[in-house]
Amino acid sequence: MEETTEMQSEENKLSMEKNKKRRLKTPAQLTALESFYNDHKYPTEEMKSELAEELELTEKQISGWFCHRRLKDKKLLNDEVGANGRQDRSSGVIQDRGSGLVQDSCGSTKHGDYRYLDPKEVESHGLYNHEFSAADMTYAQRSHHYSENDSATDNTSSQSCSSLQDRLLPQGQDQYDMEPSIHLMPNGSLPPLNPKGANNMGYKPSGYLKVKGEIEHAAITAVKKQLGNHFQEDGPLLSVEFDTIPPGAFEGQIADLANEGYYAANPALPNSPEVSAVKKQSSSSRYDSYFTKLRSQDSHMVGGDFGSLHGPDFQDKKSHKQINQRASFNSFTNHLLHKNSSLDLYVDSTGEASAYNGGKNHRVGTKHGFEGMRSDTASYPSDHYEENAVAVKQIDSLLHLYNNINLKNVQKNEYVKSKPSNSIHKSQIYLNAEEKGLTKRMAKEENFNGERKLKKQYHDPDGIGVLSNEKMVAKRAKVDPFESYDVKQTPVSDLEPRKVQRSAAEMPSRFSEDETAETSSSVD
DNA sequence: TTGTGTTTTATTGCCTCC
DNA sequence: GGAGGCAATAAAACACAA
Repeated sequence: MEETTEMQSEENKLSMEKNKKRRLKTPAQLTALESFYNDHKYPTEEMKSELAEELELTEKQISGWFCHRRLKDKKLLNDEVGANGRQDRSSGVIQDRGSGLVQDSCGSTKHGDYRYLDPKEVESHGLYNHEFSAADMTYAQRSHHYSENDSATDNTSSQSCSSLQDRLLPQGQDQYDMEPSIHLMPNGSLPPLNPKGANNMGYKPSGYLKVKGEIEHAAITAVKKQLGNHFQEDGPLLSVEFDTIPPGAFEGQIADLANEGYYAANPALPNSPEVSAVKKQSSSSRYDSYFTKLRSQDSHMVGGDFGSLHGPDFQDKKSHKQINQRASFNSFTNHLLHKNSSLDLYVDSTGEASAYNGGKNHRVGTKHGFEGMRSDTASYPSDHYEENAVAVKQIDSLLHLYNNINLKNVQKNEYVKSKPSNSIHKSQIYLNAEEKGLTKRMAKEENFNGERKLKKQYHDPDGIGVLSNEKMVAKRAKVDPFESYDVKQTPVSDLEPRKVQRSAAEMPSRFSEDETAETSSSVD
């Protein structure tokens, strides 16, 4: 069976080279590529080779894909920057995006345009030590924007607010670290910009980060003005009314759900119970589970030899962290594979990490769990599928609440107890990348499998742009090409049915879209 | 069903860096 | 000079409205 598939894929490859006609990547291939792209926009030759082998593509195709993917990013970025640049000029307030703070990921910036984020500075300030690569930060930033667009059911005005917050977050910091500075002080003034999180992370923003922080003042002020009386500091966001929740209604569940969400989203969390449980046992590649997952996702991949990445060389290069990540990923995926509802996920997670979880990453966690769940339930009967959707929405709501309640407490502990992991960021990153990366075609194929019609909404990447020196990232990767290989949750499309796809050009910046009419007057 | 627009893939040429 | 990357371009695949 596998032999047959392998032969077919070989034939496929050959015919592909013979036949100049372009062939679409399979969903699994795209998924893998997207996920890989999230981690490595500039994969090394070795990585490409491995990818090519695993995805049954040629290295040329891999290279080409990455190249085009970068171009795509850049194009989308430029579109947005253009749109926002106009808006920014009109508002005269938010200038960070078109003022040079935002750079693309490709050629135009590779010759010294990264003026606002000196890699050396980043490194010297411990970002690398905290396992945030410049690329990670970039994508994390951008990914906020992806997710911002993904929910058409959400109220747009609140998104407008949050998206702006997201965009203005200093690089390398979680939005929840910045929450104190995002929230207005009781007197309506802006709180100090230096959040606890930054202190706890052991570095202070400087250079680009510093600039971003300064910009944030004006930006938030502007937003506040623009929002006017729609903004309720501690209440429902922006004209959205929520039913009040009975006191203590979800007291028990909330914590669990928060944990669950977090661990679902951050399988690599050092404090994760799953990690500690399996910490020592894994010695195989994180790719193992990753591609294994893919294998089940796409019949094209069934015959793939994913074990080829498990060679000694590869293994030798793995860090303990990676092993942990992989192990927890296995746990995560295994967990998912046996659950029909995310409500079952990690409900037994307790302890310090739960605090970390609940406050810091719950949203991401929830969404990530969402994604992961969908990944595994895509082929389930649709009733399960919808059950999951409802369940996850409930979780998300609960986690929202939980976060609001516990944010401050969490922030006191999170970085002290658990060093922020790259994978935490990547969880965010990946989530949105898969939203972005999955095409309608992929959704279609998923629909076929899941007997459910889904439409994908193309998520416009944020114009936040690449602030990192990609070449540096790539070179760093070259030194240890597999060092940052990261197991991802199997990329999947969104659980909720998507709206009609919109092109990047059609995707306006929330900020520009919402405030176009009022901005000038409010600022004036 | 068809036409149109968008997205994705492939190719080529040029540029920069080592 | 070679390798890697970007930009431009073409064309296939796809989505969607009429």
